[in-house]
Formats: sequence, C-alpha cells, structure tokens
Amino acid sequence: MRTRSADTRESILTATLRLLGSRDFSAIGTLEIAREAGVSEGTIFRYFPAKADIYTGLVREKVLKLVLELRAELDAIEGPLARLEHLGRRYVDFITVSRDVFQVILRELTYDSEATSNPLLDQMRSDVHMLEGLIEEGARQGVFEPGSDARALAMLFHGGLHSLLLEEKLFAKGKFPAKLVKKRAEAYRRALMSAIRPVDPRGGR
Amino acid sequence: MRTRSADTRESILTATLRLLGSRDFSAIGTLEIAREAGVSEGTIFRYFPAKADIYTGLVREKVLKLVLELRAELDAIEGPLARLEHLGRRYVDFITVSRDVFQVILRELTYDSEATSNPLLDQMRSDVHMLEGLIEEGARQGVFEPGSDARALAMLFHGGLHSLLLEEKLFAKGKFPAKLVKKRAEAYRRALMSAIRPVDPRGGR
Amino acid sequence: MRTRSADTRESILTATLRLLGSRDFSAIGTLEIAREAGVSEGTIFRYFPAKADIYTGLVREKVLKLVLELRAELDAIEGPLARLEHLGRRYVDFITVSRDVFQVILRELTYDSEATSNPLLDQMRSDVHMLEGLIEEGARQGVFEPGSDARALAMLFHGGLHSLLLEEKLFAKGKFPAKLVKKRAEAYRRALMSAIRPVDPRGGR
Amino acid sequence: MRTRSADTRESILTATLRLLGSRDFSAIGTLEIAREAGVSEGTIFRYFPAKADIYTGLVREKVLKLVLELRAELDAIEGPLARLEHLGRRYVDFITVSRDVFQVILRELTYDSEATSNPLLDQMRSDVHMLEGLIEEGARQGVFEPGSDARALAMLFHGGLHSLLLEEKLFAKGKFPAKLVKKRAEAYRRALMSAIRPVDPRGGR
DNA sequence: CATGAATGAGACTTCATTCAT
DNA sequence: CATGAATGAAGTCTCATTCAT
Repeated sequence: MRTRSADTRESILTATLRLLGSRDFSAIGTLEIAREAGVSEGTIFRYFPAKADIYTGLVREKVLKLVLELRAELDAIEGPLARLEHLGRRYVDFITVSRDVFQVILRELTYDSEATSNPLLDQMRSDVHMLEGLIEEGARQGVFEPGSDARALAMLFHGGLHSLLLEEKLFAKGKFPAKLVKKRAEAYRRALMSAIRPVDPRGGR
Repeated sequence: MRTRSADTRESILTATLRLLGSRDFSAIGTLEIAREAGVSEGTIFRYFPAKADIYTGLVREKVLKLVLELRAELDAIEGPLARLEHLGRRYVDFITVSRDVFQVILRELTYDSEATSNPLLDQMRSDVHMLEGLIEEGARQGVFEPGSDARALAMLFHGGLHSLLLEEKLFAKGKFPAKLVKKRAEAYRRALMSAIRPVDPRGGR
Repeated sequence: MRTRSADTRESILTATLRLLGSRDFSAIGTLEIAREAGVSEGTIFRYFPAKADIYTGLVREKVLKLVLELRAELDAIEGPLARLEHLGRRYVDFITVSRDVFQVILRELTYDSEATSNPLLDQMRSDVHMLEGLIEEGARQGVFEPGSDARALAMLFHGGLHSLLLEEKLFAKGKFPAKLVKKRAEAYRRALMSAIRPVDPRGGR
Repeated sequence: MRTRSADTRESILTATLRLLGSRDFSAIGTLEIAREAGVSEGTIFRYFPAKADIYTGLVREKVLKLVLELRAELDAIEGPLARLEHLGRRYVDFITVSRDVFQVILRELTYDSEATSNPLLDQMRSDVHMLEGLIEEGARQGVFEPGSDARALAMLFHGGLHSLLLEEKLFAKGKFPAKLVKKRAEAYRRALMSAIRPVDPRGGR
C-alpha cells in the first residue's frame, strides 16, 4: 500500500511532465492528467490536495532533485576544467533523458517571479556562483585565460543548453537522435570553452 | 460617432503583453486583460473575435514585427563584424524597450510546436542561417578565426540573450537599470566574440 | 421628416419579417436586423424603444392588419359559398405576397400563450366563429349538406393553409411559382369544399 | 461510483420539451433547462457537448422516434380505410400524450430549412407519399370515390392535426380533457373522410 | 481506496442598449 | 438625426473539486 500509492503519485507526476512539453500547466486539465496517468480524475485529488500541488510537487521532486544531483556530482569533481567538462557531458543527458524536466525549468524562467523565495531560482543562483568561482579559479590557476567576465561566461553555459534545445526545435522534425545530441552538445561545449580560452594543454598557440 | 480607435486595439495588445510577463497566456483571463487595458470585457471582443486572436495578433503585430525590423537593419549593414556588433547592440534595446515581447518569444520556444508552419520559427530559422553565413563569411575573409562550428555559434548568440535575461532575474530585484543592461550586454558580446576569436585588428595577440 | 421616419421604421419591420422566415425572433440579433434594413444598430433604437417592440409592432402593424383586412373583405361579401370561395382565393395571396407574415402567424400559434389577452388569438377566434356561422348558415340554406361539424370544418380551412405551406416545403426546392400555388390552392379548396359537400348547383349528384 | 444515469439525460430532454411548449429553443437558457430538469447547469454539458445538441437529441430521440413508430404501425395494417382510421385514432394520442413532441414538429415546420438533408422532413415526405398511395389505392379499390387530388388530401390529414391543436388553443383554457380530444378528433376524421367520400358501406346514398 | 457523476464558480462570448461624436 | 464604439448583464461552456457508490 505504501508502494502502490507511491507508484500512482509518480505516474501522475510524470504524466503531467509529459503534458507540460506542449502546453503551460494552466492549459492542462485535471481530466487530461488523469487520462495520461491512467487513473481517474478523483484519484488525483487523493494524492494532491489541489491541482496546483501537482506542479509544486513536480518542481520539488523532479526539477529540484535533478538540479541538486547535478550539483552534488560537480562538487565531487576536482579541478575547474574537469568540472566544466562534466557539466557539458551532463547537458546531453538533460536533453536525452530529462528533457521534460529541463523544459519545465526553461519555461519557469520566462515568468517574472514574484514569490519572495523560489527554491529553483535560489539553486540556480548558487550554481551560477559556483560556476563563476570555478572559472575564476581556473583563470588564477592559469588553466583559463584571465580577463573574461566570469559571470557572463557562467550564464552562457546555461544559455548553451537553451540554444541546443532551440536548434533541435528549429532544425529537426521531432527530436534529435541521441547521437546527434551528443555531437551538437560537443560543438557548443567547444565554442564555449573557446570563449574561456583554456590554455592549450598540448602546448602550441 | 466614436471612432474605432486603433488605440483601443493597441492598448489591449500591450496590456496583454504586460500580463504575459508574469504568467502564460492561458492563465490570463479576458476580464483581467480588459481591466489592465482600461476597457470593458465586451470591448475586447469587438477587436478580437476570440481570446486566442489576441495572442495571434500579438505575435503577428509585435513579435514578428520586431524580429523583421531587426533583420532589415542587419541586412543594411556591410561586413560580418559590423553586423554582429549591431546585433549585440540591438539586444540591449530588446531588454530595455521590448523585453515583454522578447519574453513572449522565449516562452513560445519552450513549447513543442505542432503547428505545421509557425511564422516565428520560420523567421528564426532564417535568422540563424543568416548568422551562420555571416560567421562563415567572416572566417573566409580572415576576420574571424576559422574552424568553429558556425551553427553552434549562431545559436549561442541567441542563447546569450536568454542568459542576459536570466542573469537579471537571478541577481536583480526588479529590473536592471538601462546602464547596467548595456554593460552586461557588452560583457556577453565580448565573451561570444571571443568564442569566434576575431583576429585582433590592432595586431598582436 | 415624417416620411423619412416612416420609411425607416417600415424597412426595419420588413427586414425583421424577412429574417423571421428562417429563425425565431429570439435568434435574430439587432445588428442583423440593422444590416438587413440597411441602417445602423443605433437607429433601430430611435424607432423602437426595445428589441421586443419590433416584434410587437410587427404583429400589430403587419399581422393583425392583414387579418383584419381579410375579415373586412369577407364581411362585404354576400352568401356563404361566395365567402368561402373568396377566402380560398385570398389564401393564394397569403402565400405569394404575404408569406412572411403568414409564417409569423403560424409560428406564433405553436407557442402556448400565457398572455391574458392576445389580439391575434382574439381575432382568430372571431374568424373561426364567423366561418362556423357561415357553414351553418349554408347548411340551413341548403347550399351545404347539413350534419357536419361546423367548427371542425372551419378549423380545417385554416389547417389547409398550413398544409399548403408544408407541401411547398416538402416538395419544392425554394418556393412554388405563383402559378403552381394557385393550382394547389384550388386542389385544397375543392377537397375542403367536398368535405362540406355543397349541393351541386348544376343539378345531379 | 455514481452511475451515469440514462435518467439524467432523459430528464434534460423532457425538461427541454416542456419548456419548448412556451418558447423557441433559442429563447430558452441552459440554466433554465437545468432548473427544470432538476440538475445543475454543469451537468447539462456532461450529457450534451453543446446546447444545440440538446435540440438535436430531442429531434432524433423523441420526434423522429415517434414518427417512425407511427409509420411502422401503419405499415402493419391492411387496407386503406383501416389505415386511415388508425392514423386518425393515433392523432388523439399525439395530442394527449405526445403533444410537446408534436408542438416541436409543428414549429420546426415554420422555419425555412436550409439544411440539405433534414431527417424529419425526409420522413414526412415519405409519409405523405405513403398516404397518397393509400388514397389512390382506395380509389382504385372503389373504397373511396375517385377523382380527388390525393396529395392535397394527404396533406390535409396533417393539417387536421394542426387544426385540432389550434382549436384547443383558441377555445380551451389550458388543455382539452382526453375525452374531448377524442370527440374532436373524431369530428375532424369524419370531415376529412367525407372529403375522400368513402362509399358508404351500408349501401345507400 | 478508486471511480466518475455531479457541482458551481468562473471562464469565454454574445448582444441589447447607451451615448459621444 | 444617424452612427457605431463601448458597455455589462446574461448566456454558453469549462473545469477543479466533492462525494456517493
């Protein structure tokens, strides 16, 4: 009964996530979510007191979880360059396995937040600070060329992910195959790295 | 007779644009739009046959117009470097004077489009092609360093705008003052240019 | 100014009459009436205090007028047979020149009237009485065969008009040409007369 | 779960039928129908996608059903005279138990139909053909006097029903008691039969 | 505990009526 | 006077939520 409940709840969340790909949450009905989740409309309200709580739950249990996991991974890695590279690799996963979640994040960012405290924004702020620090550290260590605006670069890393999704949207019918995502993500990573101008480790330049 | 004022129509559109800053179109009511526009609810439907047409009108008359104007400006400029620089400068305006419109564009991009033909996407595709061509041309002319992935760079220019808005959202209470927008946009522009590695005109490097 | 007003008023009434051919009054909008009459919506309310008054005016000035005229004609004719024959002939006009008005009468009769006094119904009642008297008189005079139910016959004369319109509706695309209306009306008249069994004046039987 | 009751649907239809006695469908609001049916307004739209579908359902499930039943009964009866007499008897039921339905039919006939195919009209056409054939057959068999216009007579049978309802409307406060309906219907039947002049079976004349 | 029928508040939309021009 | 833009009350319809089964 513990398990059964957890599964139902999960299926409601993922069904909602799926539907959020094509429309805003306010344009999705509870009946629609129920059908997509394979449960009855009434059941939804046994798991969530109100429709809005589905979204809240989604952000808390899917979106934030993803972001926090990524952060934990990065924190476990040594060295600015390696970290940045891990970040780049992870972005590929975002698009292939967690694109729905990521799409929600992107959309959420297009709203003026009036909430005094938004955990997602708080986390992103912290991530940007981390990235900034990482770039500055890299510059101090001589791994990156100094003189760049660390915040702008940090923000652009995020922008790169947005760009990758947009490219797919503009130039693919449907979705990029995993292989192509990898290739394109690599191109973006290289371009951004080039903006940071990591000193070529193999000498030269 | 009272003249059917283009002003009324305009005020409905801009009111909607304003409201779109904080929520999706589907979460905004027609009564809300009416109040924000300072007209009665009935008046809305004298100018737009259905609620959805307000959005359509917005995209056609505000969003597309802006994008087309920018494109025309760029087409009038000679030389890849000058063009890219104009683009960068224009982005500042987007955020200071047309931020609402731009926010609509960004959000629109977070939905899976099922429409067979979306004029906004068509235009963006064309713009990306233009940017790509421009970067490749620059590389051929020796103004930019060759070897980069032109499409990734072109896409990143768009991502930069997204990043700038996000930075404001994360680190400003309210909005960046115009002065700061200019400064930050300049930082992004330099970072992106640096990714393109324009050959330093003042020799050396 | 007397004339101009009267024309406008008239055109509003006839426009409404025309539209009433296809829909109930409640399903017709004032804008529609205005367009059909070739005036502005505002003008309608200079001639009629409220929409409902158009219908009232129609009944008073067109429908009742027609019915009263017919009655006056009949009253001027001597002899039951001649009267019935005039009635039959007049029915042809109803369908060719006053069909809109007649359609309004027919429809009006499909509503349960709750009004304490309905001038149209009052008039019809009086007409039926007149017809009844006429049939009874004919029977007394030996012009008609006695023994029939005068009221049923009187009512059937009205039903015949209804039937003629229905026949047209069922079997004509559009409307019967005047010639055909005449022919069919004659068939109905003969059938009804045959129910009354007028004693053949030319001897025999 | 509460079962989706056919009763609810039925009560909506009959409530509408009741209201249609006094006004056109376009003049009846969905809230009114809901109250008359003893359900909430929302419930109406669980059973009918749009208001117009209530009317459509009414015609399909009540009106047409009635007409088709009558037709089936008549088809099962042998001999033109017996058929006509059954028709006459059935008309009494129409007015006593299905008067609402019949009123809808009558009103429907007062509109110019623009629909290419109207199942009610199609059925009526077919019924008139049947009646015509029946009268002609009777004439050939010598049961009826020949020489009459079969179509006019067939149409008049329908007109008789209209007349009966009109008589009630003109001369009764409220409705005729069943007994009286029977008596009056008999009078109409006799009058119409007399128009057909069935040869008196008991010889004579 | 799941279901889906029922609900009513509120969304979108229409339309008779008013009134500045 | 005529016009048609504006209005808001009322209509149709949707949908989150409740609750009997």
